[in-house]
Amino acid sequence: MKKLTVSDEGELPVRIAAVLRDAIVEGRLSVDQRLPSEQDLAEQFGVSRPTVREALKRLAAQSLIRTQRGATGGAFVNRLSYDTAAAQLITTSTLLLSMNAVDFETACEARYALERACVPFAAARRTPDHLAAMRAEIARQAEPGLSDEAFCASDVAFHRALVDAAANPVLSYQLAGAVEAMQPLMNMITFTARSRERIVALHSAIADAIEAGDASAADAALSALAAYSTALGEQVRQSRGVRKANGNA
Amino acid sequence: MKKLTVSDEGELPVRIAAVLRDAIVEGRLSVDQRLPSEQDLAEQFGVSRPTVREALKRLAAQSLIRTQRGATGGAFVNRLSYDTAAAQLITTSTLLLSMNAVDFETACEARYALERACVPFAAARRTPDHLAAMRAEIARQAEPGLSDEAFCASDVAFHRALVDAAANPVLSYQLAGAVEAMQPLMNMITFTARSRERIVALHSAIADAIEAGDASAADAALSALAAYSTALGEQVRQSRGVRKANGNA
DNA sequence: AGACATTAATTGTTTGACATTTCTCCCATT
DNA sequence: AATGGGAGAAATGTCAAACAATTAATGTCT
Repeated sequence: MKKLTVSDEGELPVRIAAVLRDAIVEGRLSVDQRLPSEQDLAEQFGVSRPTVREALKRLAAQSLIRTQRGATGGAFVNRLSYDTAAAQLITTSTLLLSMNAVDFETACEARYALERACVPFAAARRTPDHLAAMRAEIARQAEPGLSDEAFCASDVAFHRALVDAAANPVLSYQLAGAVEAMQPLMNMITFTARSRERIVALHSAIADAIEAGDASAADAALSALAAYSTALGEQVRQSRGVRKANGNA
Repeated sequence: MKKLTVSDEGELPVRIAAVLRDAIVEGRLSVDQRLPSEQDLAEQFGVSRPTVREALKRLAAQSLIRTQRGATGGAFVNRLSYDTAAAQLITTSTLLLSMNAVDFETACEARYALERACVPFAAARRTPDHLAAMRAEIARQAEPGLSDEAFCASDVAFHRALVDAAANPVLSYQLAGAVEAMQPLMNMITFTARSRERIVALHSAIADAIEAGDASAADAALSALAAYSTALGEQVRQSRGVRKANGNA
């Protein structure tokens, strides 16, 4: 029984988790490979089973491993899928924006800058499926009785379809965080200043340009949408400022 | 003592962690607020203390909370900083790329597309500090005896400086993942095909254009660097393919 | 008033036990 | 002989109780 040694800083489970994570990242533990049982790990690291369990739970929280009960159960190295990685990215980004008081302008600038980076590829590679997805969301956004929540969700879906049209999974993964995390901020804008016709028109212009393979036209339309969003944000900010100035502060 | 109820799917610590995470995300628990003690949480949820501990460790693994020992200790809601969020994003992105056999071309395309999105802002807003950082890395890359590892690390630092020059923390956060996660892939290229003079020259061209505030020139230089990287990747891929064809299959 | 020991509160860690799940293998029945 | 079911084994999930380590507040002595 080899006794694994860990650095002597910090808490035990953190250090053990770091050892195992490094083993995974550096490829010494490959996908779907089974880790030793909790009992074995406890003996190898010279700690108790709950301590090992905490380390494993840390890894499980990051989707690096999964556990199965039963005779052939245990902890297995997870293949990190784009979906789970994107989901984690979205929650992290959302929290980051909400807890750091990021102003709307900064977030909006970042989002549209990243999205514009996808446009040339989308114009070149879009498939009928992507176009259909974009058109469907545009049609939905034009429905009269649509709730604000549904409109914003459809807005997100439209932009994700645009990003997916670039047919680059790494771009889609990165952009998912930027687009989804901004939904709360965008909701705030859309709920306050109604502006659906204009947005739908710009969305249509983008879809048309993408369908025509005209990257520069799509870029222009997206830039116009960015400018419009920024202006709306500014408008809301000013009205808020006025309200606050008139308020009890 | 109110008894909190959780949904009846999945394992206990996962559900408890979800309840607490929602409370944090939805703002019912604010930054630096102290959570009830493990004992209290155990009673409120009607489970044992180790079960609560596992739930807390899941949250700690995501940097949502931190724990302190001692009399006034406990679990506190963390303010998610850009740095910790970026660190998480980097590890996730690195794993995602390494475990999903993303080809170099796709990753390279995504990286340079995102980076180009930052260039106009960098050209407009760069400060002397940003320029000095970029120049320092270029000088380092031109040192004769520099190891491959150090050269690649400096390459990453240069590109991060370029991104930071855009002066948008959200962009910097997003790009950190894309740039850092690609370092292993880029290392593979640089270690194989030596090409430092060319890279240094392109870096200098980028820095010059950024200093001059010339966004289109910087964009052109960055595009040239992207094309050169892609070509190198293709070259390495072909030599690998030949070697594999000549090898033992 | 200040330095120092005490104490209380809280998390960190261990030990031991039992519950639950799931596969494997053997045996009995058809 | 083939198939079905049940016992057993192995692993994780959960609980209980205790002790160790750490930290801040408190009280006491000089």
